[in-house]
Amino acid sequence: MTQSGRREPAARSGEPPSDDRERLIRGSFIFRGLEPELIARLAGLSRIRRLAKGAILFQQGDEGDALYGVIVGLVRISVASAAGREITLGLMEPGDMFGEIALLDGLPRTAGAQAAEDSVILVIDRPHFFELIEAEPRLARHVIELLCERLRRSTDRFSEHTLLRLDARLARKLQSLAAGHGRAVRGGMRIALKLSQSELAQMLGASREAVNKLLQRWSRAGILRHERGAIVIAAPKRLDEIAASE
Amino acid sequence: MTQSGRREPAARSGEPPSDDRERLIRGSFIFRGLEPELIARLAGLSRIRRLAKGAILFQQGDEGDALYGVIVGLVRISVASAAGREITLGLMEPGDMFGEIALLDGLPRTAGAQAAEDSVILVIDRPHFFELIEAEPRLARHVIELLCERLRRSTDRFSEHTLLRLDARLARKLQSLAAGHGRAVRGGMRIALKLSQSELAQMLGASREAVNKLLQRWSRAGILRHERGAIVIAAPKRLDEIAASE
DNA sequence: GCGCCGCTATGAAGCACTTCACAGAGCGGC
DNA sequence: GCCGCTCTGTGAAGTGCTTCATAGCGGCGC
Repeated sequence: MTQSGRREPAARSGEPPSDDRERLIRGSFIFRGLEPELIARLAGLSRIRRLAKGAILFQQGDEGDALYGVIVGLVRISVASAAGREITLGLMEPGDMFGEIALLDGLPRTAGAQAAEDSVILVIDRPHFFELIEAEPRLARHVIELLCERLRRSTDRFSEHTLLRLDARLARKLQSLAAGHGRAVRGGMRIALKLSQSELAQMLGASREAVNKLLQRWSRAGILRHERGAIVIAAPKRLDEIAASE
Repeated sequence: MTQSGRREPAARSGEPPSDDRERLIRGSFIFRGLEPELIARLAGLSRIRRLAKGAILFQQGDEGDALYGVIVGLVRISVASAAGREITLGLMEPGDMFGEIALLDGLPRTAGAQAAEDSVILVIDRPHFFELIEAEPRLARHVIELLCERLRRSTDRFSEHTLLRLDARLARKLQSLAAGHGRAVRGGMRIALKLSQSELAQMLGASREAVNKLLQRWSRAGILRHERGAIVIAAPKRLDEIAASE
């Protein structure tokens, strides 16, 4: 995930970066541990798509005819209401696979996917995937595990969202960001925020203003410190309390 | 589902109703279409549990070591906050299987299960289930489909809950109740409500009072009519409008 | 029939958030 | 360096719901 060559574009011109493909497939949860020759075969069957920031990969309601993986970049998974209100369900980073539900059950996509940065995406088309799943029973087991994990996340998100107030949800989000992307510095845990406040708000299903006011209040209370493009959690204990409150 | 002998207790005394077990297993989504001898074997490996109304089958956080199915009765799946606020995720009826997530991934249960009526429950213990899944690759496919369906429902529920106001959610709930348990009568679609208003509210993640006030308002507006233990949808079109509103 | 209990009905007050409106801050382009 | 972005900060008003309080209704036990 924090690979060396992450910063530069995956391939200078049009040639397919087939080692990238293999590396992604080999490292991705769903295909991990499969025989090398199967991986190579899959890599051969897969396609590459490049998306400029903001480009839409698929939309809610589309037909789900492929499985995707992020090689480079960031993809936002989100649902939207008829009136355009949108909430983001997750951000997919290099190494993550997504789009499995509609792929597996053949029904319309439950969410949309959009490039949050310029991205390089691996595409495995439906027939190829099923071909493989027939050939490799162990894969089914992996798929089941992936789905369980997704289902767990989904249920957790739902109960958090319906049972907790915004302050607790935001506190938890900061904690999980710290766990995933944080670095211990003196005076606390530093989170390099790639996220704007409005993106954060969208992940929490709240308005930008509400998130801003909480962050500001916590700053004044000494729980957080703002740095350029980053937030430092200065008093994790107090954040714990907020996260645990109703 | 509307089986003949549904009203009387599944078995007079202690003898295991093994035909009931086989029927449930054969008819349940997850095991449908499997060879009869496999079904019989599974039925032999399964256990029966009887639960009085209100009895708890498992709680959020418990170890998930079994898969369950409802033979007779009704089981409520719900999540609760630390402060005791509770919201119900689903009601399991005869023929439904549940408890698969924790069974499959071995992590703590994401939700709790409680008998909403006196119930007879089929229990398939973890080792037996995995034994079977090894022996019958087709079963894995069914499990994948079941998980996809659950994941879809879960995502849908989440977006409904975060994007829609209570009136739209209630309207949709009434529509889906009508679709599942409704009967066309003159003057509209009649739903025989086994649910009290507070149970309804719990399914929508709202307060009893708020649900009551909406139902009342819609009654006055001629959209609904209240009958004893039932609700009649008199103006489905207007309910559609509410369901589609933000 | 009386009393009790759970369900329904409804108003009043409060609260957590949203929406709107606006101001400043930082930054990249030319 | 100034213009035009997008992002941040903040107050005021509004709203959709919750919580609390109170009352009536209906059925069931004895």
